[in-house]
Amino acid sequence: MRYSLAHIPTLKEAPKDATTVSHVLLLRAGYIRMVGAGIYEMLPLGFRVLSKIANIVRSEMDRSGAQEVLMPALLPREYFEETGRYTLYGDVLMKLKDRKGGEYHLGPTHEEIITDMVRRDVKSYRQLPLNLYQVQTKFRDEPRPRAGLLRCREFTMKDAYSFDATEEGAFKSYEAMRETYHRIFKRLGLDYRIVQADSGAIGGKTSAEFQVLAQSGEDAIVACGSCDYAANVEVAATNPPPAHVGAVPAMEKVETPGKKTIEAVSEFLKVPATETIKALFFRVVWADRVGHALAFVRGDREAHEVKVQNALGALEVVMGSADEAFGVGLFAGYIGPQGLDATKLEILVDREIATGAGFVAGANEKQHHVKHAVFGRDFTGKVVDLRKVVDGDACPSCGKELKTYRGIEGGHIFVLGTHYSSKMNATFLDVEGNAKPFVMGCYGIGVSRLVATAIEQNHDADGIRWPMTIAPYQVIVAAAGKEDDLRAAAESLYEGLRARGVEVLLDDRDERPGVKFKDADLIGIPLRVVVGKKGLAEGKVELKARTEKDALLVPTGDLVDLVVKKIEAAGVRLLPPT
RNA sequence: CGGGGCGUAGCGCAGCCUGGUUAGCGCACCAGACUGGGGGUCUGGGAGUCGUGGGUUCGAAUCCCGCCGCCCCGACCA
Repeated sequence: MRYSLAHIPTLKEAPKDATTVSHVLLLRAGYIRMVGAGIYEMLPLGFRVLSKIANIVRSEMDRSGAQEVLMPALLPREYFEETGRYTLYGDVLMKLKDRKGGEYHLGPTHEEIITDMVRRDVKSYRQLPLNLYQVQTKFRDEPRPRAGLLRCREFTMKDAYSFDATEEGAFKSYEAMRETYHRIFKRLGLDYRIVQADSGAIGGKTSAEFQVLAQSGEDAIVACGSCDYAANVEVAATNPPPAHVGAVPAMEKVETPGKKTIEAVSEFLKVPATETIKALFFRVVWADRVGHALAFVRGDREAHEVKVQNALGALEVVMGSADEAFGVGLFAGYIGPQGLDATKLEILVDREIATGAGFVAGANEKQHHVKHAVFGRDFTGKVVDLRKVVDGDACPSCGKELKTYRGIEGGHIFVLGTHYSSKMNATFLDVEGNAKPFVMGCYGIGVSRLVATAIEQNHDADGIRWPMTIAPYQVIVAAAGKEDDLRAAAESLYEGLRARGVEVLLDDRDERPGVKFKDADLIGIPLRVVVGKKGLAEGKVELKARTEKDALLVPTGDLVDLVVKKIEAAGVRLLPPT
């Protein structure tokens, strides 16, 4: 491509609404433009990168034996009604009506549609397993779109769905996808971790997230430096605490006037926070009712709400107010685990408390606490892991230190089981002739999100630094002057590279060299070839990698071969034009 | 949905508090000249429903009310 004919509208200044690195650079370097909140158009460079990522995903999916399909984005209401998700998704669905008043929505994901596709034509276990995928535009009315392509209301997603006859088969399909995702993320040149994750309300039993490490990530994850344990903090565990051995004095009530916080109580009673119990009061929404719960963690710990929610099997948990607590007979600041009525409240006890020695806790009486409260002896409750894992906690798998990171969810794989197939009556006949629901899995990759994610990981003060595999062009060739011989040499290198199948951008604009360098760095082309006066006189041209400080002087005749070698070394196979 | 901020040329901003000729600046854009290895200089030029609707006023970008849009934090989020 000739730069003079290309549409690459770079900006010196970033629009003020952009704050995230990738958002700023995508706008400045002329890859995308905003049309509305969470709605973007892909300019030529943006579309090239998006297509490259999509094609890497496609080639690995195909290699795994999956087949590409294309489902509609415009969906009649009935499909999501079949599984109850029309209401469950609620406002996230982009809803619309046709001229006859028929109700539709734009697809946020396609489990129902694919299940319908399969139930129509797949009747026998002999037709299984099956893995179908698509690369398609999804629509979700996010409560808060943000950070450019990182969280959009319209975005490109690769969604795959596997259908198996048995649970074991489904796990095999899941494992195959995990391997495929590894290959994909490696080819994309991203630094990622595969982490255990919460499956969400409908996820099913097994799931894993492919988290790309980045400061701007919305997700907190923990990973072990010594082994391959990694998890989203929503579900991350730490080594189980050792059980306390030895006698503990009898529980005793003490007066603690006005001491409502852990800090105040531990100072007043001269007891470290590690020997106190913190009470957390929640309002809980289950599928069939609403109620309250108390969660108890050690005074110096934080509980993670998702863990509380999962332990309760709830749809939603919200911290309750002091007034609300009083309504169920609790005194905020003096709440403890003993003497509670388990019929009115769900009681969760973190395992660290269940195995610990005696603790200071609220007495469930104004202005009083108790000392030496022991689980099993003085109080009871459902023992679960509630605590939020923090930097330095022990790895549950090897015991070494865990570290916390920010991550961007680039992919998520699930074993769904028969959740959708049984609701939608999607069955096949097994060897014995019995109708059985398909055992499903689903696998997503946020293709457009990965465009931004790659930039979050690959940039410097001057602009983007694309990995070779997804760069919009592999090389940019520029003459550092407008003399005829410089231009002619640049032209001939351009043609020589194109003949080998290299994707080249020829900066043939009548601009000063500085402008060309600035733009080349900003848009992030991995290799830059500059034809300069001095060099050309010696029969040499400059070759510089975007990630390196210095340029290499190369004999003009060797340039094409060297560039081809560098591109192929980066894992790209070049196909000369036919 | 709660909190905060913003809306003036393609982009970044000033002007608004204290209303008053033709609404300004930088970048970008067009023409010309000089220049030519890290966004160069000069001259001339084009480009604006001041988000939108209403109100106050002799007069509104500026004051008042409503609405819309956008960003950030939180809530939310397969």
